[in-house]
Amino acid sequence: MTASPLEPIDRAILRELTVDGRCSFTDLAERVGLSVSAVHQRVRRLEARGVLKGYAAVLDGEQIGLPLTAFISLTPIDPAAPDDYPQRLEHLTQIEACYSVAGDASYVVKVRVAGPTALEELLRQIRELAHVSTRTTVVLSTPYEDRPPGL
Amino acid sequence: MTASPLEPIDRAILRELTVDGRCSFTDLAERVGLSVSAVHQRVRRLEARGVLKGYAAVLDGEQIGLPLTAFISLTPIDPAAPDDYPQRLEHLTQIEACYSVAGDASYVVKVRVAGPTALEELLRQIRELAHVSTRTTVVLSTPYEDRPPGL
DNA sequence: CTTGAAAGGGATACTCT
DNA sequence: AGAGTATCCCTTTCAAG
Repeated sequence: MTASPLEPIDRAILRELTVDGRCSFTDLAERVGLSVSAVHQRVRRLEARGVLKGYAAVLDGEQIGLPLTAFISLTPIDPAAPDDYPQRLEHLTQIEACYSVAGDASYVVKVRVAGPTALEELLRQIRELAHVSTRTTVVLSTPYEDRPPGL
Repeated sequence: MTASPLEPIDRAILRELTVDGRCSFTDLAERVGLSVSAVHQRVRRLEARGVLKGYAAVLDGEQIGLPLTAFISLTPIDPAAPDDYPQRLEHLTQIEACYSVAGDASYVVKVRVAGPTALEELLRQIRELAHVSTRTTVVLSTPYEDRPPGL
């Protein structure tokens, strides 16, 4: 299901937009060496194809009052239970991402909370909502994150 | 070091920009119920304070030819070695994020590669560059990711 | 913080190559 | 496809309330 490989110019466009998502079409055109219209066309096509899924502001977790990040591995208590954990947990806004994984656990979720107390409460909610046991890895610091994929 | 708590309007602005990072100031002003100038001022202030660290395009990993995502836990082989793993691995573009963690491992990195062969080669590089043993958790699917923090 | 205005630049559509 | 052009809208700054 991996779609047609990307052209070099499209890759250049995506690289620029990953670094600066608010870059103007004029600047973008200059950086990739195309006219404004051509870049405009290509960006719209990339958006339509779903390669470019959107644009997001990058926030500083510490400065928005959510300084504690953690990864929580979820292991089902009842192996026969239906596999609907993502939906069961979706409404918990502290959960930033949910991954289905191969390994000891079934899922790994990335969470962001205000502190240890909030983490404890969140763990209680997750266990109750999803009937899972949890293993939590607390993040001490983040040397880097959200780097542009190797385009 | 958690800075002054955010005002409701600032939180609203950040919420909108997390969902649509290319939203125009005109639209933003409408959505948060402020004048364009006022929104402009607030966004610049949030950027200056470092709350708003930037804007990034959100790409579809599968469609850019990097369908395999994994988390790799790094455990030092020599406990006395200097703690400079992030720098040693920084140039590996397959590494999207690096977290210093509390737990069995010292670091967890999130990687994105073209397939199993590329993952094997990357693991070899990581072990050699950082003198660590690795434990890899392959991501099978991603129900959701990059959700707006609970603002 | 709001309004209003004004200059400059960007976005978008259209046409031509 | 890419380039050029014209129009309209947005961004950005300013002054004043």
